[in-house]
Amino acid sequence: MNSLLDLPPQQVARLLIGATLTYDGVGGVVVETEAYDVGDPASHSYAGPTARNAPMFGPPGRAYIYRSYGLHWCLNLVCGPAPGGAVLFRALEPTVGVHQMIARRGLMETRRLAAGPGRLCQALGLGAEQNRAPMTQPPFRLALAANPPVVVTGQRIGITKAMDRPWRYGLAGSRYLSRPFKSPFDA
DNA sequence: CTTTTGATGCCCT
DNA sequence: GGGCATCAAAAGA
Repeated sequence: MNSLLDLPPQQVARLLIGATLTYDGVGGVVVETEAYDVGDPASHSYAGPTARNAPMFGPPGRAYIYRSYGLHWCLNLVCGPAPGGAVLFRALEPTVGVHQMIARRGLMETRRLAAGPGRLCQALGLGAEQNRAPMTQPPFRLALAANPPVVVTGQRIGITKAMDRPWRYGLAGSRYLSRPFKSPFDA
């Protein structure tokens, strides 16, 4: 019963910026997240439990990994005071195991190794096998930032519903975002 | 630089 | 059948 995991997804998404996420010693600094809340029309959990979104209704702290557009994988951390919330990991700044990420992605450009939810999962080697895995235990490792970084917010990417909820969070000034934020304002 | 398109699996919000 | 919490390559300007 980690208190962080019981917080609303928006707060968790913000607190995860600047954190270090690794799987099997490969990963980096979280620079971009998105919150998906209970009652959020853009969330997979909106219509209630299904076979795919079942992890979102399970205990907080586990991974919810789903296939996107038939090709890619996307990683979420299940969290919140009530079932159905999660935070999508959208981008990392690669810091450890960079060589393995380069091998998996077939790309040397550090900037795009894990900039985007699909790229992030490919770089870390995440897929269906890691679905429902506790992200608070090895081979996952998640360590919050020692000092709170400057966080920017904006509209979530790739959705068509609930566009008015600015639940995308990013590390201000990072070069490793999937896409830039429109305004540099903190929120 | 920006916009478009094809690839591809699974769910139906 | 329609619609995706995507990405890379191709085409346009």
